[in-house]
Amino acid sequence: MLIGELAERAGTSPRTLRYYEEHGLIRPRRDANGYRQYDDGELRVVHEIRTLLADGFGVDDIKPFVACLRAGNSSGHVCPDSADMLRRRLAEVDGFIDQLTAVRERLRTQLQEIKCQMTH
Amino acid sequence: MLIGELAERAGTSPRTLRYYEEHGLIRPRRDANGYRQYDDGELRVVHEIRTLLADGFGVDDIKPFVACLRAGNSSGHVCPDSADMLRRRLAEVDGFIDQLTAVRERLRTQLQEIKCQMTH
DNA sequence: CCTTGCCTTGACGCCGGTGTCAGGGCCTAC
DNA sequence: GTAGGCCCTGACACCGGCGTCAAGGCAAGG
Repeated sequence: MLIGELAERAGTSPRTLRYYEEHGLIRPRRDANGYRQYDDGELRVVHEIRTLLADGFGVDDIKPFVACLRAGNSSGHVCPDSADMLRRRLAEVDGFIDQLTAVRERLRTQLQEIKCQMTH
Repeated sequence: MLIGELAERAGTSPRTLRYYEEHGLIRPRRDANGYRQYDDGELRVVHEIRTLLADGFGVDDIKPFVACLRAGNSSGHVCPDSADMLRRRLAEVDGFIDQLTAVRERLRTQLQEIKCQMTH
């Protein structure tokens, strides 16, 4: 499978797949003409990568998950390294939610103040 | 008051104040030698700007608040334009919280799956 | 006069995942 | 032969609130 086909099947672009490769997440073989050649299993890997990115991980955080998948595990998050990353990211997300919640409270308070001023 | 003094009193840097000016949020007078000259009221304005930035507004969203303050209002968010911005940002923040909450649920679920696998 | 310390403008760097353009090769169909 | 569609590498653009460096002016004190 060439890069264009994998990109389309994964719902992304060749540029993106080359970027993942550049960061050590994929290692396709090369045809005699230099074209990247992917086998079907890589589709699964790309999906895993995209899911993790959507969950806010950085490309460099994702390596353990890919390694875990390649090691033959049914999912990429069952290995210790992956679990560590999951816990770290969970803590980070909790922090962000707390911050945003505080912001939300401030905004609601300010809007409430406006309403009060209008009635007086 | 020169830029260095205002910066220190506001807990920020001259570079930052010049950046705000560049985006139309502050308009200091100029001394004969070209130095920016601020009067005491600007400290209040800068504090307002920094609070709004901390709440996630962009510099270009902040103009209405500053205009509202300069118009003589006791706070920058009582004017209609400011209130609109507050409502927009509140909706945006709600959206972000929803997204992050969804991410958190996925992470927790995955961590839970790992625990289950370990006991079996 | 010279140093020190403030001020001035202008411009590049950061971060990260991707779009996009440039310049060029391979392969197939006509 | 040539047109079109895929592939290659390399590199700049984006966004946004600054940090930071460069190169230079002004003022005051020794």
